[in-house]
Amino acid sequence: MAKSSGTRDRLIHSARFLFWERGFAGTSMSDLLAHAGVNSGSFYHFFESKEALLRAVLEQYLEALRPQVVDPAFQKSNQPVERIFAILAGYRERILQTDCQYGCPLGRLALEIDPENRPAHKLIAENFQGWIGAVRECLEAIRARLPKNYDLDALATYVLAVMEGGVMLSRSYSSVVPFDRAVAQLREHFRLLLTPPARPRSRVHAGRV
Amino acid sequence: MAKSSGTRDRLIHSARFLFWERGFAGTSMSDLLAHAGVNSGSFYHFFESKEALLRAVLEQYLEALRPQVVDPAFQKSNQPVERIFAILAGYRERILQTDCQYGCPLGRLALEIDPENRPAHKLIAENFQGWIGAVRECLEAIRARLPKNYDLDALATYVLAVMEGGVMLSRSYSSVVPFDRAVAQLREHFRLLLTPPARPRSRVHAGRV
DNA sequence: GTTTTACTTGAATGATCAACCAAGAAGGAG
DNA sequence: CTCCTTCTTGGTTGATCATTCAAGTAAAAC
Repeated sequence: MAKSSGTRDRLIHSARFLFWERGFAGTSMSDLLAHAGVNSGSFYHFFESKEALLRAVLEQYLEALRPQVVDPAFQKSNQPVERIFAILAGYRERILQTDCQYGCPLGRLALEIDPENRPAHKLIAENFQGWIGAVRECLEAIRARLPKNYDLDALATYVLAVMEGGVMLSRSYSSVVPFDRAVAQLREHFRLLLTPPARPRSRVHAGRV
Repeated sequence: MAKSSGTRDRLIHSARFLFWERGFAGTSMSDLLAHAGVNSGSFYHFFESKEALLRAVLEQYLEALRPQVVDPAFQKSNQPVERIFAILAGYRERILQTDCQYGCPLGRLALEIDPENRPAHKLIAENFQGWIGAVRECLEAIRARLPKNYDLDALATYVLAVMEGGVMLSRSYSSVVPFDRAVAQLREHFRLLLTPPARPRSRVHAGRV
């Protein structure tokens, strides 16, 4: 029903791109309508306001998180730690593809959108939570190599913070170096934190306490 | 000369606050003029445009970095590592003071300002570099406890990325928890990375390699 | 004491903004 | 065929945007 509207989909698709490139306030309705090839009247048939569109876009980001961000990364490796860093490598790709200018669309919106706009921030937080959840899955698979009762959510949140911070710095430095440095340090963190992988059949490196 | 203009100072002071609270595009000239109690004609006597004001504000942020961010934190402790975390504690304060809504003014501008605006991004990067430099100073003081030839700039950049990412997450979660988690993990990172402090006169814990 | 420079005043400008609306096209339901 | 719902068209609205300008004040410079 609401699904098969080509116009509505085109609007969301255009907004997804433009909000990422120029931000929410930086994207004017006329920019958006021109990009989507839609008249303003049609827009207001599907959305009650620009803010309603933002919510729809954030919902769409959430739907796209697994198929477009997590799954491709997970396909690159079966090893949990490598999967985490494959997600980060995906962001590195995007930094390079856009001349270090753009990064995570959520990070941008998280800082731009008025905190009074609770529905939008709730959706942004849900997106972040989805991301954290994916990383957490990887961490659960290596729980045995982590200190006992280690807070997996805290570590996954940390990974997200490092990624977002790295993306931000790379944007103003116009260089992928800060992102790479942040990721390299995160590698180091995992190296220090994890006991060596348990070899099947061997208990040689029993692990520190 | 250019210094003693009360009007100019008031404009920069207001802009510093408003850009932090509402962002650059989100701050209208009329907002700004009303907040500073200045007429538009006076504004354009001192600044050729809103963008020129942004540059002046970014220069002012840079001037304020040491006296307002770094020095107060350094006064809280003489221990290098504690000094780094005192800087982070300062950001935590600000998160709490603003109901988790606002954080680092630079982070916000870094993601908002059009990448084509090179002068602005150059100034933002200089601000970040100043911040990294302050952290680097602390790291130099504990160089002996770090692995040999460790890249201090990379580690300092990492600290900044963790801070910015933590601030961002706390904003959308409306909770200081993500920031605290990020900082706690960073603590863990330092704990794992550093050999125990050299006790004067004692070489007991010689340190791992 | 007159000229000059530095700054202020606030209305006006035209562009652009999000949003609205009356009119109509398209197509399925009855 | 007629009705009704769904969607499109594109011109229009009034608010707000950054910026400009001519006129004026005040104090330093000469």
